Amino acid sequence: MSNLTDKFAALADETRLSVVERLLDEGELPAGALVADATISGPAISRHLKVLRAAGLVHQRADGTKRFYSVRPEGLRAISEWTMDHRSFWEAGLDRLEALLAEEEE
Amino acid sequence: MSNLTDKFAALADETRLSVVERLLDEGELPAGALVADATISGPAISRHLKVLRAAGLVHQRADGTKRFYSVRPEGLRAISEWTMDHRSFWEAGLDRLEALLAEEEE
DNA sequence: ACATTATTTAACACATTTGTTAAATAATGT
DNA sequence: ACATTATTTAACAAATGTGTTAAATAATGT
Repeated sequence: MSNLTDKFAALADETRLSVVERLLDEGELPAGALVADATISGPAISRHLKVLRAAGLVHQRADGTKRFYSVRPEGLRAISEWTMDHRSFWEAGLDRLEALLAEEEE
Repeated sequence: MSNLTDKFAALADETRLSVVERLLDEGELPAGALVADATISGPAISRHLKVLRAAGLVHQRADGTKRFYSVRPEGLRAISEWTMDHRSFWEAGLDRLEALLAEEEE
């Protein structure tokens, strides 16, 4: 499904990271909606979406002439899993992570 | 401390990701040890280390003529926190993450 | 069939990244 | 002071990435 460095590379661009975050916040959106709010051209956004898709971070769904994009959970999970593999290193104790978990379990 | 896209960019290169993973596995290492196992030149590795440092992912410590590198927990944590901020999206239930936690709590 | 709307692909310019080798810097030992 | 060891900086070529505008493709409505 494309490798981890491809995913990091995809998120290494401010425009692409913004697109992903917007799709996470607002859910599925057509390319046009992303172009509308961007400062760069349609073709530029289109190519950024292609990079995100190649990295396995977003999914494309066609409906009429529109192309709806959404974040692929597996894509984000791959990154999360990498950090989790090394969690014992960056997390001194389990307290912090457990606190995060507890927060959302309410 | 440099932003998130810089960290993603730093990890978007296979050589740099390998360096980080090696430092995670083996702990602090001098630049020379990383050069020894690399297929590319010393200067190339040196510049990769500079990128990782600028991204806040590794720390450099001087001892004599040697420069020891190690992973900065805060650097990895920044990435982990980004995925955690969107955890509810990529993680259908909490089962999977809890399983991961349980694994290491033994 | 033709026009419209939505999006992508092509062609190109410019900037950034990544590798190389040679030279510079820095600390240590003789 | 000088040589040695460890690493970085400089200069440059080749590859990659990002933006632009113009043209191509695709689905839908008239």
